[in-house]
Amino acid sequence: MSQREDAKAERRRRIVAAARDLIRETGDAGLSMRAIAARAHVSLTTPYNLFGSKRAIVIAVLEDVREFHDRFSNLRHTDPIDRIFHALRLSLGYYAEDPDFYRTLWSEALNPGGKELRSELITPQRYAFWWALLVEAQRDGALLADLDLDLLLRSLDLVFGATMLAWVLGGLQVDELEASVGFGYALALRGAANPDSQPGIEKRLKTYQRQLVRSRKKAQAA
Amino acid sequence: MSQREDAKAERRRRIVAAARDLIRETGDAGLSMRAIAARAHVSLTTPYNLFGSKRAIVIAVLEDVREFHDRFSNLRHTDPIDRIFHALRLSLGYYAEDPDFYRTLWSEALNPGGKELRSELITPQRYAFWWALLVEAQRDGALLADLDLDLLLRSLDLVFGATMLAWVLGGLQVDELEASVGFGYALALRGAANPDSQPGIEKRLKTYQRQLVRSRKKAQAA
DNA sequence: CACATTATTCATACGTGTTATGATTATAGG
DNA sequence: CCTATAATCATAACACGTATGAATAATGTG
Repeated sequence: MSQREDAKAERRRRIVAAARDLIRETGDAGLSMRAIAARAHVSLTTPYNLFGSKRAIVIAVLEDVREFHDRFSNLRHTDPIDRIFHALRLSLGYYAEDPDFYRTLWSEALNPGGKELRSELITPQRYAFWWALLVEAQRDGALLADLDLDLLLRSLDLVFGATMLAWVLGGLQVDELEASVGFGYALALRGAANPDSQPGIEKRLKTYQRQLVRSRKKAQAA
Repeated sequence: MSQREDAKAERRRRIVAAARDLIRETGDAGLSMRAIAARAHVSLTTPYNLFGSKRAIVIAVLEDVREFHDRFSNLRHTDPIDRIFHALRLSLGYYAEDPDFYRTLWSEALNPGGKELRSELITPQRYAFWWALLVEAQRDGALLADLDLDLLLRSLDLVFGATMLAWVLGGLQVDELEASVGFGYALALRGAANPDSQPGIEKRLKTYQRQLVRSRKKAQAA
């Protein structure tokens, strides 16, 4: 790699790190392009040259932390359906540990303000991981045979993204996140499942429902 | 109503109309608070007094046009499930006729930039309409008896909102909107349905799947 | 090594949503 | 009719994301 590309990669790294740290320290309040640029010791224009927009930077941060805890990919579970919900639980566990950080991240990532017109919220690796799970489930006969798994996966992603959006817009608490996404996943997966596999998913559905109803009652009391 | 409140309501009306017309004529490019205020013949500060934020104005516009075509609420169908998909079709038909208008609307409405932290994307009337449909479906035995309809409705709304977001972010074409939301609805409803009602929903699922696969192939060819 | 090219950074400016500040107007109550 | 008051007004300011052209650094070639 040339010296130029090297320096560029270094700047990129510094910018992502600066954004990550700023979110960690000050929340979304202190996350301005000027602050990011100053912290990364680059000019205000440089992040635009290297990333294109603020949203792209935030998405890079999101990918950065994701890579970190995508290790659960090699978890071994007998049932692929079980693995889906297990992965969900692990993933959202990080959110519960550091809600301010992730809420800011998603808030900026879902910001439709710009003109770029690309989501890029799902990487090829993540796609491959989930797709493999669905393929396995379908081969096991758990899912409808003639269902397009690409569309099913897209639907699950929609549920996930929508829940993040609801969280960001204030319609959801952190402790409701897992149950909310889980309920949506269970609904969709039961809808995609063959009769034999439905009871197990239905059980999860009811579990998440209990959690959500409980936290809703608690919210009404307050 | 006092004369003062009357004048206030008038200004409110003018502001919403100004925003609506500006979106219609210039898209999101010309939709600035200064332009809205000028067009409504009010000061820049007045919209903030009456609505609080730009997003609130846009949501008011969204409600305004919704009221206009909420007449399908009194459509009579035998099957409540059928009515759900029929309402969906009618609703998204308007979007297909005027995509730029609605895309701008949703783009601004989903903008999480502000600090307000309230979604307000669903009004009591809309909620009541959909809830009545679901109650009827459950009483007919179509849906699982012990399923919380509030949560199901919330899930359907998440699918809808997420699809709008995907549209806004550029991951979806206008002509894919109905099939995309429909696929998600069918998945969730089949997941919420009793065995007897599942075949009918499954048929819809496959229909939407065919549409989506077709338009995806067409997109790949280009 | 020196030079011309080109990629990258820089300082600056623009338009945005939003808020603050007094002045000004129109309404409500006596 | 007159005063108190609530609303709007014009204006300026703030911080933000982004666009632009000038300045600067690294690169490949003679």
